[in-house]
Amino acid sequence: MATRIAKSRSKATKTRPPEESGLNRETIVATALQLIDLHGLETFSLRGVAKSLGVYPTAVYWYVNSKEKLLAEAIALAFRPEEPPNPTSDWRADIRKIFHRWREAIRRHPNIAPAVGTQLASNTDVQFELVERILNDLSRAGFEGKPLVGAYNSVIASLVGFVAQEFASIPRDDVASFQAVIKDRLLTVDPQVYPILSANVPMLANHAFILRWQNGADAPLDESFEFYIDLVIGGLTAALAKSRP
Amino acid sequence: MATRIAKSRSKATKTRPPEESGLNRETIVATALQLIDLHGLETFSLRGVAKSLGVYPTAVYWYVNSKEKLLAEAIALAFRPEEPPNPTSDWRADIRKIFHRWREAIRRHPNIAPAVGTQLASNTDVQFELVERILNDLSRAGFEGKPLVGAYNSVIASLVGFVAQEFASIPRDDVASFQAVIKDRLLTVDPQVYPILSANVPMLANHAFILRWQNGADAPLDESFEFYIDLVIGGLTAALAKSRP
DNA sequence: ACCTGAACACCGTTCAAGT
DNA sequence: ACCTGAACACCGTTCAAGT
Repeated sequence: MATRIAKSRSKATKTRPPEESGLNRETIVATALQLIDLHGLETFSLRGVAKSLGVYPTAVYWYVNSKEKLLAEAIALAFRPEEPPNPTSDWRADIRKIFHRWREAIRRHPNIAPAVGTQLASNTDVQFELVERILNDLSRAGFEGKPLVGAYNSVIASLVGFVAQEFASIPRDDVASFQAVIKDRLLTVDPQVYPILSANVPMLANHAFILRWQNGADAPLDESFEFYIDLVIGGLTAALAKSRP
Repeated sequence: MATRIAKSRSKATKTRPPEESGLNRETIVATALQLIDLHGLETFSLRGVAKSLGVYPTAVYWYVNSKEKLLAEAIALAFRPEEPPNPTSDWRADIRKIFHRWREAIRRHPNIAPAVGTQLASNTDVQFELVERILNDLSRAGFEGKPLVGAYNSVIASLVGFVAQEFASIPRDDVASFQAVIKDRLLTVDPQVYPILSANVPMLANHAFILRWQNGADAPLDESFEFYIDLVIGGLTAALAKSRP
């Protein structure tokens, strides 16, 4: 009975910082993101994270439920510093800024691109700030009701679509042969069968989707991205004109 | 010296059909796509393909270089039946049709969605037909030079972006808890902090990206997809007006 | 040419055990 | 509460060997 009191450690545990071992959720997620940045998504593993922290693989499981969840949190971390900009009086400029900031976030962690938007799991960790800002911009533009839903989904889809593809992962091992195949296909395009493509090969080669051998990390598509933002905003403007004539 | 002539088997091998064992590249790729359709990308494995064909894993390597390449070919196969439509007199209608056909192709194989566009490897197997058709539509619209590149990249990005997200994979194991988390977050949205989101929750819930708990296989975003196509075409029209005033 | 068979260096995850 | 440790059922890929 007397030993029981000794066992109690109510106040001592409360005040004691829980950082003794150095292992915690934040450092695990941060390490995960670092490893993805260094070696890519394909070789990313929970065991690798554990090894890099000098700990048993199973220790990680005390903090995170699964590899999938850990990846989702790493993605969320990559977007964390990217606070959505405050609304101004110009909804078009605000939308434009969201596109640029999004791209900059992925530019800093290009290897996560293939997982962004294609894993619903990461939705759980998305802050509602971005959602509210986009809805705010669109309702200031004049969207409400069902058109607001359509406009919102279009903006999110556009936001994710371009950049995810721009930074799509390149085949790791046989980079040279991959590049050779693409280049060769472009050089031997039959002008009879593909007249417009063949006439524009010099302009399109390595600067257009499907027709390039490097991704956005090595060959960014800056000009096309600007064209794309203009297109989205122009499309929203046209949709507005249609809904309120 | 005499045995050398006996070794020669020029004509015999030429006429003999190579289908004896039943194993070949096409059936391997077809099996891969079937397995992805059945069980998803996450559990897709080269060993699984071999097992399902009743053959050693290493036998597959005689026909295909790697798992990555096999996946790329399976994706290409999924789009094969989808011949791009012939150009009509209306470039807008033609672009619209390309969007619809693309979505139908993914609808038939929704599990490939996360890999489409995010793996440059699959570019190697893309037929140039689609590229030429889009370039054709856009130049008939009036695009040429750099704007043609911007318009082309915008169309490809838009094409892939929406549908890839619409059919993004849902967490397999804890579906129930995933849905519960999303629903709970939506129900407890603070109207002070997220006024527009909270006012539109009934309309957005499960019908908008980030705010849904099912993907396109269970909850298709048909209306938003139509809005999206209109937006892209409206944006292209606006870009045209700007480039030739 | 085409496949078997063994082997290597990994995985994610579960479960029991220590402290 | 937090981590070790062993174990299970897998992976992709290489390399040698059979026929």
